[in-house]
Amino acid sequence: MKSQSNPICLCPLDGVIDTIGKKWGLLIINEIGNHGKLRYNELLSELKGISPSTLASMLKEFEKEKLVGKEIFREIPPRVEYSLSTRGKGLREAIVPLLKWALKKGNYTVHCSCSLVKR
Amino acid sequence: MKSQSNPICLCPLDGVIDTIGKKWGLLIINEIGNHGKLRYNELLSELKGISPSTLASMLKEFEKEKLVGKEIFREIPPRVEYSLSTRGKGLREAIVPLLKWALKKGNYTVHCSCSLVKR
DNA sequence: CAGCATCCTGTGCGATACTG
DNA sequence: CAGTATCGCACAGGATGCTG
Repeated sequence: MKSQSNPICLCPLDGVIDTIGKKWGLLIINEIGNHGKLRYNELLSELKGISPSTLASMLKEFEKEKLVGKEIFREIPPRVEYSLSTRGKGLREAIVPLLKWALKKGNYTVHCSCSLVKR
Repeated sequence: MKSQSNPICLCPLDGVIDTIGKKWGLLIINEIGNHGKLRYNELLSELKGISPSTLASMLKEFEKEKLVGKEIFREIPPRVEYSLSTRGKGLREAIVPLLKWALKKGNYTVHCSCSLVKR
């Protein structure tokens, strides 16, 4: 059979690439996913190197895309918690195969120093 | 325990994002994969909108990353065929879950006008 | 604390023309 | 045909300072 060249259409990824293709896209999604809930400044320090403006604009975009949810506590000082929507969690799961692929250089499998991919 | 927030490490994607995150990255990989082999100008017309310089630089990068192979026929006029390496094919397969995810907006599944994702 | 406003730089990428 | 060379622009994203 022709498992070789099975046609795949990428148009579903249309707007998605613009979102997750960005430098910090997946990093943010994954960081929130790893923690369940995260506050703005926690993200800022966890993702070493990102600037506040960049983080803010990414979060806003993710909210619009319904990838992350935002819970605002009207306190002093103010508290805001970000978490993944169901859709966001789905995205995070969907990239696992990509990670597994990335770990396979040549015919051997590299091991990451971090805790790593599940399974 | 909780399948909910299983820690995932993204560092395997380190250099990968720079490659596949670009506007035409996955499109090129997938187009070659769909056809098996493709020539430069075929790619150029198939991927409507890409400029020659962009395509050339992407292909060069993919060769360096060992994602695509290049076969040169010393003829007149010259002929060059690009094809996916094993690693390139692996990448193409690895994004299928991402596509399936992208097709699910809310709780219903959208249908793409193109032939679409396999099974 | 959680962000926006502003400025500035790098560069991805398109358009076009030219070469082997 | 298969690219390269050159130009130019739009935009991601870093740095910093300010506000509710």
